[in-house]
Amino acid sequence: MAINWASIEKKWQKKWDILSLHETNPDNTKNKFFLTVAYPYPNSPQHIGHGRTYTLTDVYARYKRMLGFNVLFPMAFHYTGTPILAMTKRLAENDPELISAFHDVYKIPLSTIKELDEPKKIAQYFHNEIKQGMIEMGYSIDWRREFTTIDEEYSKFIEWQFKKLDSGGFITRGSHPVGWCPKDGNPVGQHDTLGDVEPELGEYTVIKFNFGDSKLVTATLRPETIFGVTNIWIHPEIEYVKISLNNEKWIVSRDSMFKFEHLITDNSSTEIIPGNSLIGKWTENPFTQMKIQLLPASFVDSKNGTGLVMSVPSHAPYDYQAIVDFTQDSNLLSKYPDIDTNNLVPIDVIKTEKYDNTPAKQLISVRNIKNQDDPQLVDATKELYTLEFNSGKMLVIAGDYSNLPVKQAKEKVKTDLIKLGLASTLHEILNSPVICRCGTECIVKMFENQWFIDYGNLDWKKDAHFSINSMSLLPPDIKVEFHNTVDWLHQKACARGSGMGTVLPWDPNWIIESLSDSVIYMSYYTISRLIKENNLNPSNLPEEFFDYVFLGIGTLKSVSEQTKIDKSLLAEIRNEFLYFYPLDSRHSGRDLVPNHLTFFVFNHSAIFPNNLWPKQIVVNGSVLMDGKKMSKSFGNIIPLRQAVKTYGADPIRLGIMSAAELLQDADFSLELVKSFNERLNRMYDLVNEIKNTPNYDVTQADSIEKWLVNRLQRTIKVSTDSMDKLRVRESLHNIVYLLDIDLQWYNRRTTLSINDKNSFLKYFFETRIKLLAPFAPFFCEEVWEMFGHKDSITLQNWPTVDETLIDESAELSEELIKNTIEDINNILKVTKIQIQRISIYVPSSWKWSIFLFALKQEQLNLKELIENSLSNPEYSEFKKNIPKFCQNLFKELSTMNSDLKLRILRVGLFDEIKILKELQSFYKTHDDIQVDLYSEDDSKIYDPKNRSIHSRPMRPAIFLE
RNA sequence: GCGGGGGUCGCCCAGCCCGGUCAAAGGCGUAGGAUUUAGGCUCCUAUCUCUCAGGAGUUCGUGGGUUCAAAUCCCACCUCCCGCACCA
Repeated sequence: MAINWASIEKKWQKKWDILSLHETNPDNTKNKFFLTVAYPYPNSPQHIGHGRTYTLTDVYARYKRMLGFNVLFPMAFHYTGTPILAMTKRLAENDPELISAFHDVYKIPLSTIKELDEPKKIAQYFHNEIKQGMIEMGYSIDWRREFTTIDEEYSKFIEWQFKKLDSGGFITRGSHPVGWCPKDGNPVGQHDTLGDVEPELGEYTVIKFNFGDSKLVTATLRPETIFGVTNIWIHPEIEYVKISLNNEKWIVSRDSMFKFEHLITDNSSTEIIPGNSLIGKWTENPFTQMKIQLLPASFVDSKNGTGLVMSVPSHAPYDYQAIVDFTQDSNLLSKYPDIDTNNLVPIDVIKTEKYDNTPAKQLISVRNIKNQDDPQLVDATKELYTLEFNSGKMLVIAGDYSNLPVKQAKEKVKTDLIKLGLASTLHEILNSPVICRCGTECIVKMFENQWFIDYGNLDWKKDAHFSINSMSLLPPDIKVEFHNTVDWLHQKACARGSGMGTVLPWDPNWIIESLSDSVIYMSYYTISRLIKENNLNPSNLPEEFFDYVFLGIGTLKSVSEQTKIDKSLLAEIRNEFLYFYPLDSRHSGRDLVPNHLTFFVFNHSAIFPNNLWPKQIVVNGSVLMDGKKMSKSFGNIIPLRQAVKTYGADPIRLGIMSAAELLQDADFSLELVKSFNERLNRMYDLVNEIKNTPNYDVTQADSIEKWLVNRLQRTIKVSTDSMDKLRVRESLHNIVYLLDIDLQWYNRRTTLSINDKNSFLKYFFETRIKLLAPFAPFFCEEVWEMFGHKDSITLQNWPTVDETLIDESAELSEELIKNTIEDINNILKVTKIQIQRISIYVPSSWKWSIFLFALKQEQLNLKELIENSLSNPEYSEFKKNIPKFCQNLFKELSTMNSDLKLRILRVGLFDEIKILKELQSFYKTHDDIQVDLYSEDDSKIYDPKNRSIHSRPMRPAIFLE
């Protein structure tokens, strides 16, 4: 009968709850194990992908619990941030895309959606949803410690954190460019834009060309090419403006004027100039003083840069093509008779190995570009830019900069131009237009007086490196990524103008941003229970409280007075923190390595003494759905709760855990979940059959039972080793698949009566179920109970290897039998004969003697082996067989695994006939085939084809008829 | 560009650190058989090529190298994926 997952899940959720099995308090008689996983941001329900990290953490928690640790696994919810704000707005505006996601994908009733009109309500809705999902998945969480990051008490904690960072000198202030929505007045990230476009910021160098009383202002990404300027491009059909700023008058396109608005000093003097009227006029290169003219070009984009372009035909395909277009157009030439085309010869500035001169020209001819409106010019420009940037060198014409690599020359020319007052910088969105979700086009804004956490601090980096080196990282390969991250991290903006969260304690205009208020909260779990249970409120939680509890600063008496918290309670809080901290294991997906997890290391080293720094970080890969990335647009998101309803929590847990090793992306498939469901069902049926049998005395195990007990011991050993490294896939593989294969073999081989067999299987499954318990807790609890146990399997000890049960000869015997069957099958395959009779010949004792002797040799020498054996008087009557045997033996041993060699040596000579006798019943019952066994030197041997001579130890000779 | 990770027998995925039990585990798929009224489930067998007795040959992105021996070590190359933030 199929397992009713829903009822089993309900039943055990309730039992765990009643027994408070997952609620953990300090207990000095036990070693503690404190592990946490990155708390969720509640802006959507959980899907299978989220399930991986949480399930892994829960599996680990359950494993550690069975090892006897006092395990604390808490959970909280991260309300801090802006995406929920944006969602609220979109809902208010009835954004059809979002409504559809809420209704069709998340299955939220429309009436409920209507009520979600505040950020906090959305967060609470999904918070609840996610929490329910976690309970349904069987996560063994101590919910008493739950909190959200906008709880007032938590905010006091974050205030304390920031004061600590500030007093430690880790907070700085400065300016930096950000993508910005002028309407919302907020920085924009990828999730704030239409189509989830990440704004790419680039820095233009704005070069000023003297033009009467004003400056023509061009924007370029390649200031180093200033030596090659031959002209300036103007779009004849757009409007330019003359604006006043900082004692200068700039000429820029009207469409780009807004970029300089904050610099404009005198609005009244803004003057409009038609592009056409500028063409043909003269200016000069401010750096080289070369006289150049203003030419018309249609590729000039009034919105890009300043709407004026300095023309470097040698290195810019657009410029080269525009010159060709102009000089070949007689209409234009006659329209602008003042333009001197002799002035437009390309000037090479940069050399590369690929091109000797005028690379732009060559690229254009290769690509067969016909005019300046050809879209291929974009690629050509990019190609040349990348090539010259990475491998170009400045030519002699660049004067002081000649021979410099372009990378360096670019920076140097730029800073020199700025120093000389000939240029300034302009930040711009390169992949424009980027549109904010509100519909406004985003711009770049210099964010002034931003607060930063200074991860660039070198002393701090040193501590972070040290911390990483002294902790355990799973898998170990991830360590290098942490060190790299520590190295390149620099100042990180830590506050924003809007969003939910904690107000920056010394500057109420700012709200602490989400990657900064989530770095030491693991410590808060240790005290949140007592804060909640004793109704402590923010007024009880001044700085002194946290100083005392976390750092031991102050005396119980003084702090108790300051906080109005009873001394004994205060001591209890301090004690609980000290009991659970440091954190034993931190879990998250690998996407958080370059940010959250590294920040977490940094902040611990800044705030806590080093005996309280984290001891381990575990990182797992993400989840693919049938090979594809999960995303709303692919429509392949499976909400976790829905999946639990359909397939059951345990099959899903097994499916996620067995799909891939820790760091690999897991390819999740419902097929896999279904197949686990079937396996568990089969096991369930079997347990039903065997549950009432008497206990089996394992010390009496014989033959194949002994072998299976061996296999079980082996499985305990490997799966324990794997669990310690959190190689859960490997662990499950052994517990589920490989053990199943052994079980199938056992079923074919056992000769026990059905009752005895069932009793043996009961013994076997009681252990196996324990191994499976961390992965499939509901199922294992149920089965454990079916076996008649009154207590929860959660409280059982993880199985350990019992050396007394290991019998290597049983293992070898089975190997001999399997090898022999395999050989027989091989022969059958090749000869395709129908057999009625099998004759098997085991080697005579002299072969065993030589075999064992050879095994003992560290360096086996064939010649010596043969000579040695020939000279041994005991073997004299077999002389003619010795060389051939030794040759084969030598070949076999040279590739034999050393473990197997040792095992054979430990067991020594054994009775092959006795073991192979089992084949008689094996073939009799299955195929009604007669099996005869002979020793090679048996006097009554039946051996018409003289096969017996080929027999070797562990490799009997065979004759089939 | 910088940093990280991959490319294994139809598919997924182990093995690689520490070279030899590797024609390479396991799952899925496929084929045949057993069971079944039938189907499903389950069990057995097969699943690179050749093979006249348990054998041989060619394979682990490509090309070199080291070694008695390479999927595994070294070098070069091709190719795919991810991160590079102020955002969860």
